[in-house]
Amino acid sequence: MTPRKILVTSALPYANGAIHLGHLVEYIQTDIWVRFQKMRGNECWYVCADDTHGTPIMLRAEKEGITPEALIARVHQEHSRDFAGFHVAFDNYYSTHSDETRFYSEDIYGKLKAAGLIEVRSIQQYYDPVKAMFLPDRFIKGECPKCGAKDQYGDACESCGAAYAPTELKDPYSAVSGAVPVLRESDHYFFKLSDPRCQIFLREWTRRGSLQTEASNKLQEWLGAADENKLTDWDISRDAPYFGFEIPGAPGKFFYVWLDAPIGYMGSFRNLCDRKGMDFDEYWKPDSTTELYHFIGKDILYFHALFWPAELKHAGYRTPTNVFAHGFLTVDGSKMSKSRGTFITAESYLQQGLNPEWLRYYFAAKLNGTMEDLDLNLDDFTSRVNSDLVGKYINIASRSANFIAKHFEGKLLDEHVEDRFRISLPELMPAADEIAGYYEARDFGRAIRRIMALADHVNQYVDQHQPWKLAKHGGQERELHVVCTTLVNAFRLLTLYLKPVLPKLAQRAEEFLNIAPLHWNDARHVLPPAHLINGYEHLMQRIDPKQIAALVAANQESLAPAATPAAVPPAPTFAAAAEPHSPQRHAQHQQHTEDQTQAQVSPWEPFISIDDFSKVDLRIARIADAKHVEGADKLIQLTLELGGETRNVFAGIKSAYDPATLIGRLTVMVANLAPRKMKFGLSEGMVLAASDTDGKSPGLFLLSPDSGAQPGMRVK
RNA sequence: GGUGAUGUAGCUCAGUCGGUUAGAGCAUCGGAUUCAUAAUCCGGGGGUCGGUGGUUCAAGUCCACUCAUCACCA
Repeated sequence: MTPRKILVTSALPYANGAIHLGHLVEYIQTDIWVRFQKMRGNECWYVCADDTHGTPIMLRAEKEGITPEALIARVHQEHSRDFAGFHVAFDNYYSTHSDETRFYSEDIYGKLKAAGLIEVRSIQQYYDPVKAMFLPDRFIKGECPKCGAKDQYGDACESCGAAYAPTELKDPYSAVSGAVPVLRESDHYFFKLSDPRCQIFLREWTRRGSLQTEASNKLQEWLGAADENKLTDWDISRDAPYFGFEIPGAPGKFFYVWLDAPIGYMGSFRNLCDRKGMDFDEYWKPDSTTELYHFIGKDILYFHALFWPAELKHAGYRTPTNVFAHGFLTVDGSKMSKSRGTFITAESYLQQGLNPEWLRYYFAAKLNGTMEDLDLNLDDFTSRVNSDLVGKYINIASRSANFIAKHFEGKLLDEHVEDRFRISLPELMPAADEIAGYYEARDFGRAIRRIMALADHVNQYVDQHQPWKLAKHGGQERELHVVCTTLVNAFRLLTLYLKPVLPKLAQRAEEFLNIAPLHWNDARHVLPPAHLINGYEHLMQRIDPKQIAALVAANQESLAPAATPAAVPPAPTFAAAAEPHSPQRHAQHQQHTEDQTQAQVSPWEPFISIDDFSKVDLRIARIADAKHVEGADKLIQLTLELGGETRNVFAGIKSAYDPATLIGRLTVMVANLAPRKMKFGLSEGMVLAASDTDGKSPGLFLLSPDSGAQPGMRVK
């Protein structure tokens, strides 16, 4: 079989933030697939780059007092470090801010223009008169036109979920300068996706049958029925000031970051070709017989499966063979959360001393090639790694190596053992093709399950043959040698099957086994007679649950700001607005987090134990008397009867209740709140009432028990 | 709101074309074992397959409705 020629990409991380565990799902998934292809003997190239352009980078650099170039150089170094730390082995990790990417951006733009697929239109847009720049939607804030929530972004309300145009916001202000934005006209350049040529092409391209079915469904939704034209033209230009590539023949106009981001795949590959003397065109010409795959998050499917193939097609390049979309990462069933400490950066994971291959294994065990979200369950993570990797797989080496060393001076049996091996462990060698099929289909979870079932068989074999007994009684040396040789061969095969997932562990295992780097075809044979292995050193530590706790603690954003009195008026602070959501979604934003908005902590109080809760003595109380308090704006004085005992309580409920209506009704009070001396007298407790702490919906609502409750009863 | 998905054991997940008594790993319980960094082996318990209704000789699987969760709506 002639080797396939394959070019693979992962989405470009935005050069504006740290790599976190959500990003790593994609890079680890891609890396496993690429390593598998290379082990198979295919020519496979894996390229990626930092996505470096756009307003957020420009503003962030400005805020830090450095040039955008300096910012992206620093982030490039950080990202490279993080990827290397997780053994993500790019053949080239480049930057979109490069001559190559500029060349192909201009080239594609020029060809689309020549094909009549670029149109200039004047559009109205908010302009910041202080900062002298047009504002992306996400840099305009104001009051939601639907629900009236304050400080919402220009495209959607986080409070009620409404989507709208920035011009619909009430009392808009610039998140950059705070100024009131004004509407201005400007010429923008559009890629005519609505052109029939794009329609026809995309309908055909999205129905080739190779796309994931969920992705294909989604795309049909976007394309609409055959007789409707749902695709609209795409605005690919932005006005100066902008950090990016200026559009040829259009001074002051720049390519929108999303135009040059996927072109960065080509730029990075071009850079690789020039360094290695490879033929770029072989991979990118329209009739190329090579394969091209993009691994992406499901949120950017639109860009990669519609805009991108349409651009390539009409600029005279090949289109992707396939686009592989994956889901998002959740941690313990929820979106990653800074307040819960589950927004975990790659850097902190490594700094806490956790083994990157633990995570690679866990992700592999749960990836299945669909767009479903993947949950990192921290308890499951610990037990899965410990029992599968250490207990089942590593243990096989550990429980056989000592015998080989002690009894046979590190030498395997001096005979051909393949036939015997196939009889003893009949599934181990033939499983290679099946497992390869799962890897190829990106169904890594299935591959892992199969491999672990094989490891179970090997452990059963050990128990059946009990080498420790053979070692004890003299005269059974040969049988011991056979058993241990079988085990070492089994360990070698399991290592081979796991190698795409665990490259560093496999490398150490290869050193232990004293063999050349394993390729997939090596599964067709066993080790030669009398092969000499090295002494065994433990290959992987177990996860200590304390390490997980420390990792979460290290990523837990301090809750201290929550203690700041709410009395500070929530006036717009523009420092806070300097880092809003990025205005476009590329890999940098493939993961929505629950609480990524600045300084916003979880709306819930931290967990307490049942013991903590039982300290609160809640009782049913009858309001025996209620009267206005002379000189108090908010208070009502209540006399509460608790079955035998009465309490005097001042409650801040005057705005909602007339004292006369309260007399006689039952409510719930905190009976063991320390008495507090107030201006009007001693308050000996507190009644419970519901209200919207955000003040969005008015009202105050006293609690009442169901009928039958008696004063003095405990509430718990 | 529209669209696409998801929901199976305490946890994480398989379950192919509708077909035997719904499976695995982890956890748990009982037993065995001691070579292995407490790892391993054998066995047990544990399920209203989110809910309701339908089609069928037969439904986790197909259909309708419904609830919950997630994503997308450029």
